[in-house]
Amino acid sequence: MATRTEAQRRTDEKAAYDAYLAECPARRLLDRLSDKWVSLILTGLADGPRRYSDLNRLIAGVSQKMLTQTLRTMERDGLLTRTVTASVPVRVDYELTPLGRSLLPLMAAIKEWAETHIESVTEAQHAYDTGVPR
Amino acid sequence: MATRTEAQRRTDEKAAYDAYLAECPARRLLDRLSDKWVSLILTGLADGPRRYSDLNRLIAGVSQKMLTQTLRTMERDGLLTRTVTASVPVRVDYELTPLGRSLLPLMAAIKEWAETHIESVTEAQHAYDTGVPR
DNA sequence: CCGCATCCCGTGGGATACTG
DNA sequence: CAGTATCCCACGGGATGCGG
Repeated sequence: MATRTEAQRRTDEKAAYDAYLAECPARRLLDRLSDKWVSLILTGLADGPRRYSDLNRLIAGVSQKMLTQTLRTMERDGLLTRTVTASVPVRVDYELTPLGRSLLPLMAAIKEWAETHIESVTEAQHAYDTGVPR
Repeated sequence: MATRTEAQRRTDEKAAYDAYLAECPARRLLDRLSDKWVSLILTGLADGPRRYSDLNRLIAGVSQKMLTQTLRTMERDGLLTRTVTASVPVRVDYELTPLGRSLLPLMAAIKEWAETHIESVTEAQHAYDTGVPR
């Protein structure tokens, strides 16, 4: 497996994993990436490590349960690392792994798309709600 | 220094709509885009219009309720159009709008990332579950 | 064939209280 | 500070049946 080129390896993987299939591991991964908080956590860690409470403050509206839960899932998926500093009080830092960092620009692009196209979307909604005449 | 640069304009837009704020319309849009089925529907419509039943077959595991519901939300958001052909039996086609089409490459990139990096993720999970020694 | 309406259950996820 | 542990409700979402 070490002798194949990177391009060949990626082609093989694409053929083997199809997110359209319900049972495919890639579909389950896509579902996890589609989580409400993943994009915000990922982009929040763009500029380097952040403490738990720091993330909690940054991402308004997230409960500590969901923040912890999502961070754990992302850690398990290898997207970020969790570092505990045994001081008083305890300090926990989260930092993107190279894997997580490779996903960052994609998620950041989605987040930015939402921020820059929200006005078009709002207009479309209004047209739809007021019974758009054909 | 009279006219704003592109970078400045984007900064302004970012300031106006911030997905980190819970109440911001951009956050709500991002939440909708993070829906489990949006990326699959969007990429499924990449090559042109598709019929409802066609999408239903393509996207394995989606219930007709969720498919219809998600399609309606995306239609309302202006991401796609719904065209009913009054024949027997009825024919309904969905097609991306220019707005939806502008989002397509971003979502396709996420889907592809999932398909090409699933093996790394699976390895990370295994390492995590077996109590990774450091 | 398309998809709306209804029913209903599982669970996602919030609020609160407690620990190291 | 950074969680874990409970409780509990709302709603996501599946199954079924009907209507255009």
